Amino acid sequence: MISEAVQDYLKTIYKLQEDTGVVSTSALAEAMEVAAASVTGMVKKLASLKLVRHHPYQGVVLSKAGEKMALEVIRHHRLLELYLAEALGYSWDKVHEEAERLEHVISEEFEEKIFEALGRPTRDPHGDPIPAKDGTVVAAEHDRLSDLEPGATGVIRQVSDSDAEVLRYLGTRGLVPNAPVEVLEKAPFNGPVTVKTRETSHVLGRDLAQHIRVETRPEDET
Amino acid sequence: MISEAVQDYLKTIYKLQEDTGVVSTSALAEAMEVAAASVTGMVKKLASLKLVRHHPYQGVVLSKAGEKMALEVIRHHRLLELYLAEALGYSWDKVHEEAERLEHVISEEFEEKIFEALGRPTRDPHGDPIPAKDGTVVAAEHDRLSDLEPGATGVIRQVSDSDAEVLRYLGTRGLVPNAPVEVLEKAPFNGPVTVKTRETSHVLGRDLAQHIRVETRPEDET
DNA sequence: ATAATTTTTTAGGTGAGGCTAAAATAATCT
DNA sequence: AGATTATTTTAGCCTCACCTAAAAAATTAT
Ligand SMILES: [Mn+2]
Ligand SMILES: [Mn+2]
Ligand SMILES: [Mn+2]
Ligand SMILES: [Mn+2]
Repeated sequence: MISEAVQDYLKTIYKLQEDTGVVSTSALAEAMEVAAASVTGMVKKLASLKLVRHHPYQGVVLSKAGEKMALEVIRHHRLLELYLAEALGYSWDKVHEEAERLEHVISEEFEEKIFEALGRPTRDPHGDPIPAKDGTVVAAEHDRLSDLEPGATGVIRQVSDSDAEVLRYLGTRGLVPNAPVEVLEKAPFNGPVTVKTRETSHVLGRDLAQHIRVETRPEDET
Repeated sequence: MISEAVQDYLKTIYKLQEDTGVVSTSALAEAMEVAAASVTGMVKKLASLKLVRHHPYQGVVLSKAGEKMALEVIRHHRLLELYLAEALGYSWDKVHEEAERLEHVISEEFEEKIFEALGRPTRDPHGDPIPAKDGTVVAAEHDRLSDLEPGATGVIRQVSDSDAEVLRYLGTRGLVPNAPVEVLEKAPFNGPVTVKTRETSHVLGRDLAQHIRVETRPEDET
């Protein structure tokens, strides 16, 4: 069986790969909160298991098999997040931490049961796509709110789930997936972005606005 | 933090202690499916953590703190079993295995949420009592069906959850907690027990009948 | 009461997944 | 280009939870 450590490495490599293509030892070490030397050791193991390709000093890339396993874990994680929110009434800033532990221990039957109970969903509470069983993922990369210009309108599609504080803040302000937004102002020198949602308007620091992804030409709106 | 291994040892010691009082190294080794030497090692660790008292060559007994932790894990396990059965439609022969892994990773919040969702239950699907948060457990030891004499009537209260095969067999026959039973015959020389439930009667081997616990003077019946 | 047997502990090892410190390699600056 | 700095790998250790084989203690049989 594949250990939890291996699962976490694969998941993390997958996510880093989305941004940067090839993943460096130091990036992986930082994301895993582990010493760089430990990463080198694990990367060798992953390579010997044919889960990654490793070119020493150059970084690491998931193999087909590694990507499949990564997606499997991510599927568990996101289904769990949604289940915790929908079925157990978790607030959206707490689901991540709980899912982080559960994702490694649920059976395929459990996965299947919650998938059906949720009506075969495709998005987690933060708007991230839930990989399908066959390894398909909807790509759909949207613009960061921080990159939009005044006048732009659209619908929030994703909110980064990495920081619980941020989620709590945005949640109370209604800045959640499927909320419509309009950019009113964007102050220069990395200044705040002013956005209007249904009724109220909000002034968000540029860092915060980076966490929000907006679909500017909404095809459908919920 | 307390490791999963420690949690499993405490849980197992608790269960063995229910039958035998003090728990021997070999009994623990067999239950944990581990070499006796490994048990000695872990027992020393548990003793140093003040979770058990160990008199070398004499066996081991849970301390107050150890018992509290054991009950905590058992509470998780039984709440999970019930939740899997009630909320996710698991069959009662599969809940044990899944709960065995989940019990170690759920948070107190998760525990609380499923406890409330289930209506603050006191019994798991096999009829075993769910320890309360404060460490209270309903004792209620009932007679084994194999020990009853012909003519005895009562209500099934517990079915041993150790063997999935047994559970499947009993389940299809309606021999589940809260089913009324009457002992019709008991063949000598460890022969089978014939029991009548609502309509049908069943002939059960003595070994099988041992797995079923019956309350002979039912106070209330569901 | 001794001897034989069983149970438990000790001694020494293994593999996973971490760590720090030092060496090797790559990238950047002057 | 050569020196400096940053990144990555190697070397050597550690802890946890397991293992087998041997020694020690307790129990049971003669
Ligand atoms: Mn799965
Ligand atoms: Mn998420
Ligand atoms: Mn608990
Ligand atoms: Mn049970």
